[in-house]
Amino acid sequence: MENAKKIKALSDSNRLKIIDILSCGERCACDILEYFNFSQPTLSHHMKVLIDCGFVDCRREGLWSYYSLNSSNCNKIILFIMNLVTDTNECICKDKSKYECK
Amino acid sequence: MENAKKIKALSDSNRLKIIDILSCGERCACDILEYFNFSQPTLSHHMKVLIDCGFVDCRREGLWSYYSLNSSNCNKIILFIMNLVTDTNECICKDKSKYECK
DNA sequence: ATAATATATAGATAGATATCTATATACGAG
DNA sequence: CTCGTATATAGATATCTATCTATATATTAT
Repeated sequence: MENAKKIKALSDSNRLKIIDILSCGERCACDILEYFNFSQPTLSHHMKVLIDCGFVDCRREGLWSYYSLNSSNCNKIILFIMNLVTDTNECICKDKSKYECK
Repeated sequence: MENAKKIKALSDSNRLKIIDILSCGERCACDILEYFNFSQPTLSHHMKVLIDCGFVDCRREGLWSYYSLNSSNCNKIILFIMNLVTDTNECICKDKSKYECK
């Protein structure tokens, strides 16, 4: 998935809060829901967004869905942004075929 | 401004490309525009979003607007995300008044 | 002053998304 | 098997946003 789309998953304050909660360890949906005022389907939607981006893993156990952070994938997007704001050889302006760097 | 809103500014692939370009140094609007297929007002819109979030600074010189990365503010949002995905004492679940951490 | 040029603003529109209610699915208990 | 419960999906809607065209603003050159 495109990095911009992954970052979009982080651009919602409720999802940031979910990540904050999961940073301390695995939680089931009903636990997470207690922190919020929105409905259960809305939480389900947000979890799906985070899972699709790879930031969160899900483990089903009976009736319960347990969610946990995928730290490796979280680190990857951080690394992507760090690289982006840094003057590196991978920068688009270093590609002379696209542009003559002034 | 809310961190989620700042991250939203980074959730557009065109704006990521602009940041990539600026990571190598200051550029004027017409230079940046050459990398894209969209119109000049659209670039102006994207620059405004990046400036409002503090990621980009603008310097006017005659007819030209020169844009540059504000590395400090870029680093701050990276630090915010790093902190978010890390199990720290600032985590919401450590606040016993809001929730009993199980 | 007038014309040309770089950038910004205004207003419109199509597509995306966060939320809701209603319903479906899947599992455990009795 | 049936009921209750946890979660997911479907469909609707209001809001947001990326883009466009048209126009305004601001500066330089003649």
